[in-house]
Amino acid sequence: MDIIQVAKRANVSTATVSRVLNGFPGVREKTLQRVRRAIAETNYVPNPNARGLRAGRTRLFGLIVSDVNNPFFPELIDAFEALAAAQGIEVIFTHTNYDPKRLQSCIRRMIERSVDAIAVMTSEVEEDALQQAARAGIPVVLMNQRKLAGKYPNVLVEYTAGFRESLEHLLSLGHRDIGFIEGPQWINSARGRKDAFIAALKSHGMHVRDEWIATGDLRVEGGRKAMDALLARRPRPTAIVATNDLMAVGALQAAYASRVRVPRDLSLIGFDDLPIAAMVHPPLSTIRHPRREVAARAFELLSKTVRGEPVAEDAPLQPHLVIRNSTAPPPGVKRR
Amino acid sequence: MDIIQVAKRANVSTATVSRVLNGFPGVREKTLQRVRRAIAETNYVPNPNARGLRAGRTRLFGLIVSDVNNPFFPELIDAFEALAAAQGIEVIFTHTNYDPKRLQSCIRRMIERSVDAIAVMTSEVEEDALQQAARAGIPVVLMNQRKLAGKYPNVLVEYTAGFRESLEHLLSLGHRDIGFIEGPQWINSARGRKDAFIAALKSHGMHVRDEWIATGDLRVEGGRKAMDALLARRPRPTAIVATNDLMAVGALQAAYASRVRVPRDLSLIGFDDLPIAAMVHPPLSTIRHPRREVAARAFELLSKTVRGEPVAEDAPLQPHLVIRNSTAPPPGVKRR
DNA sequence: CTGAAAGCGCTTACAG
DNA sequence: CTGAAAGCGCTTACAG
Repeated sequence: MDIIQVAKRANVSTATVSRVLNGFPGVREKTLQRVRRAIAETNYVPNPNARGLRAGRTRLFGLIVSDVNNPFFPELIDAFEALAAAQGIEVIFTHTNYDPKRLQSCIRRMIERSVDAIAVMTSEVEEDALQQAARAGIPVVLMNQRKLAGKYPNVLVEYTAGFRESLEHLLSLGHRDIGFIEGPQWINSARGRKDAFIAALKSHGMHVRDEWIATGDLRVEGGRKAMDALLARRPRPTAIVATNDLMAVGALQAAYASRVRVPRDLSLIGFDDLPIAAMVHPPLSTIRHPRREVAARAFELLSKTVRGEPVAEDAPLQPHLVIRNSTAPPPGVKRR
Repeated sequence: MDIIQVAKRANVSTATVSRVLNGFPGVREKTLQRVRRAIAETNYVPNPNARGLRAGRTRLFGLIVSDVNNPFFPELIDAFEALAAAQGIEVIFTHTNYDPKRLQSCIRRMIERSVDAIAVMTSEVEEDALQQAARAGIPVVLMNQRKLAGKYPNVLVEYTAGFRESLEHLLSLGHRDIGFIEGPQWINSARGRKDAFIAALKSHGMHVRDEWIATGDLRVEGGRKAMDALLARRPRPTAIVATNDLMAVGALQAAYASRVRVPRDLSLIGFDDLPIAAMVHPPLSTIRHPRREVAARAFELLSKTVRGEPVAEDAPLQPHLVIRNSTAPPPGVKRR
């Protein structure tokens, strides 16, 4: 009965207090003042349950990621959460642990909580799961799901730009023999990244040597094994680009274990720019994934949709190369 | 009006449906069946806002941490969230970014959402902020806040055990000259860890050489600088224990830059067992902070309190040493 | 063991 | 520009 107290104190009806609370136009300045004062004096805070029940909006957004423990996501979560907080929106978040089936139950939980909107920032998405949300009339935004681009709003990241920059950096250092550590090709993002790398290579008229491509599981361990495989090849590449930083870190360890010095004997470039990329030795040159921008766009899009504003399709985001110390001219080539 | 549909379908009143929903005893088996079937057939999901509004309970818990970007927290968040999900409880979480003032507004936001309980898992806590929650009648649990131990329930971690294990490990390798990289002493957890280290040293009849203690900011950069300082000392310690893994990682980089080989020339032990500890080279021996257990205890305690069950004070959790490859006998001592 | 009904605290047509 | 009142979808004494 709290809005009633405020109304009494301000000598208005609860309707008027509600109008002030929600910033509706058409309240006389004097009344406005009075109500505001009453709100302040009583330290009044609207009950979100009552609001949600009545208005159908909860000011609650859902955020679904693949894995909190993957250092890729904290920044994304952080950025999304900060934006929401600034608008008085709370975020509940869950993760699928890379299991597309869990997406289904994550979304169900969010629907049960009647969130206003859901950001599905996982690397893999099953369309079935999204349909629940669609049926419940809850707007959804995805990250980099090209095959669903027509059906659901999507924040796209264009990998090609990043790989092109890496490649040009390596070429300018004098590298010609470039290997690649790919991720499992049934994973969308891994396939997309490999395609982008190969496209970059082709655009420089270079061809891809199959024996200079190794596959890893996208984790440190996989990078280590892939690097071991690559180091066993003869001839060897003089530079290696990895699909993600976690595997680049593993590759670094494998190189160290084989007494191959990075960058003196071998150059190495990662992808993502995880915090760890700057912490290993040597600090890793890597392609920065614009995940804060992804979060910002996702939030913007959802919050516009919820308010009924029109949303325009944005141009894809461009990742860029961050040069640190894991790249150098190939052995035998003088630094110019 | 949805519970009404279910009630109609089952030929009972909404009160009975509600009883079934909430698992209240005293519903005839036959009625129970009918209601359950009606719920299943209609795919009925109770509206959490209506529930919360009426019952005062929201099945929403708050979780406050210092910093999502600090790799210490994701596992804690993950564990807390999983436990909550298993009980149909949702979690909203925020972080203070180490600013005790932000704790105030974090807690306010949670109160506005009328969460049922709040876990304040930050390294620093200001009592003022907690009082809001107390006034609102919302149970709170803290992590390792010894000075507030009497007033608020607290999940304690006993640092001493971990440091004693490190020390004994180093002694058994033959080290006698042991340095320490401390954190800023105005930070509770940093002071607690240093005290614990010194206590462990004393319990072995060893004394503390002031010139073998350096201070860092708890981040990688701080560890790097502290290590540089320590490496300049003559005589030098043969082993160094760092207050946390992030600084240990920095120390490792500084050692590398000075061509001091770890562990051959110098042994190094961290604290926390962050994922990164296993990723650097050499993989870091470190004291594992039982953060999943902390989350589990915090959740247990809150959920019991909310249900009105009595809570017993648990014995402090014990961290343990994880031996990897950053420790070896001091130079000149043969491995036995 | 079950039902009728009040009421949780808001928002929102509707009326003036 | 403002108010009276219905109603969002539940839960919970109270009564039987």
